Amino acid sequence: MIAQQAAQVVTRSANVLRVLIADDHDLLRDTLQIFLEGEGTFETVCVASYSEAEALVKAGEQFDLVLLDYSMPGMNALEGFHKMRALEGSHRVAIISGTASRDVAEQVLEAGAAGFLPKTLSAKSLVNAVRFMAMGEQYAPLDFMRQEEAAPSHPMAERLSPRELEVLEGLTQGKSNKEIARDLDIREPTVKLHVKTLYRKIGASNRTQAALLAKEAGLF
Amino acid sequence: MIAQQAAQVVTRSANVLRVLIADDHDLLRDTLQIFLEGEGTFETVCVASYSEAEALVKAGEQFDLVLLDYSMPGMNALEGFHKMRALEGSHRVAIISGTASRDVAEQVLEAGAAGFLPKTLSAKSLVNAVRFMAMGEQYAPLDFMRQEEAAPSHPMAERLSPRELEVLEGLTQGKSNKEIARDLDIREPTVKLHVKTLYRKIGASNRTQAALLAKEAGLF
DNA sequence: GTGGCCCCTATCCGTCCGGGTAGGGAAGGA
DNA sequence: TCCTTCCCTACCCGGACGGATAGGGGCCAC
Repeated sequence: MIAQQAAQVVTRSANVLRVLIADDHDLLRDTLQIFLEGEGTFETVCVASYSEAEALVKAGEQFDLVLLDYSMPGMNALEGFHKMRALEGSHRVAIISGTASRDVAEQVLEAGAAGFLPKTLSAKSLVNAVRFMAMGEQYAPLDFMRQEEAAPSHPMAERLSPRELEVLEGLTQGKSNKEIARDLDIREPTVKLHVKTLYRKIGASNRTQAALLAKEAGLF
Repeated sequence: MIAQQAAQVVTRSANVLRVLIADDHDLLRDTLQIFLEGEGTFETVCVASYSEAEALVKAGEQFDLVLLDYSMPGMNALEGFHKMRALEGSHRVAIISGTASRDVAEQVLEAGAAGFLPKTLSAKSLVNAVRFMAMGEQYAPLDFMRQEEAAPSHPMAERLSPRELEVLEGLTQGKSNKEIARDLDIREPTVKLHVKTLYRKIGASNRTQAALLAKEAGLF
């Protein structure tokens, strides 16, 4: 199968897949490099920060796949992803992360990423995914994408009505009742009511505690 | 060299070092297992959550070293670490983390951990560190421990006076000015002053924003 | 000593917040 | 149909908060 494909692309200068790995975790770089190069069809280049990755691409290096860590120096969450996508020479960009949520995964996939890789993947799955993406496909682990959909985020969120959740989101942004009312296009007394009732539901006694509890629960 | 050591400890029931690896990142477990078992002197047991690790230890399994991920299901930051330390059979516990700060590292080392491993380590260093710790030594990467000492935690914290920091800590716990005043044994007007000035310094316009900013900065 | 910084206390004022109570309208299940 | 639930609006009140202003005392550097 692979041999056939290789034969088909024999006109290319090289039939190896070039992968740029940008991650500040030495361990992950080492592992990926060892496994990928062990396959024989990969050539890997490793850097430890976003700026180094950007410099390589700007210098005209060609890669079949660019792997960016969600949390490494210079990355700023998805800012680095979008900057990299905007560069000339970089075609396919994937995000790898040890902490990011399904939400982030969906964002990057919608933005046209080559894929999203949580670090909970096994080495084998990871190598397969990289090959898959380098071949031009879009990848994300199905179980990861499903996981938080079935169990809707947090038990706390289940007890809140949709409106209360919207209000709680405002609280987690440090907004006043008046601001929240304006954003949701409702009157301030209504906001105050939602605020009050959600305090009872989540066990907070003021807006700061509510915001912290929501953040701790991973909401917003 | 290794053969000599093996000969010297021939009186032990087994001359291999048993390591329990608890991490929800399959990749890390795979890698560590492969590298360690490749050494020939290690026997590794892998689980993906704190509860599984605890169950094994409670079941009487003996390990020369228990590696706990700082952020995995059931771990709750350092809560799992302390629980594991309190168990009977577990002698040496080390923390491994991809995100934790030097502060956390110091905490666990002071609490008597076998070591602290950031995931920025290379595979080689990691294996060496594990062997070092399994032999009874205490390990932490010196460059990691030094790094944030030069840049003390966060630029935000530097701009705040000691008292303001204490007040800010109260804010991050959702306390009222009155409560903070009682805790610090000062009058409430004083608290209000500190609150006001620290708003200006960190760019907050109310206590909730201040608390969130402090949390985002990794303070407290 | 003088000036500067930090910490403490204090008062005033306008606003916001937290809690209670009351009621109307829309949607969905018994 | 009634009943429940959710969402909306409104009023009250006491207390907390945010902002400004005005001091005094300790400490250190110049």
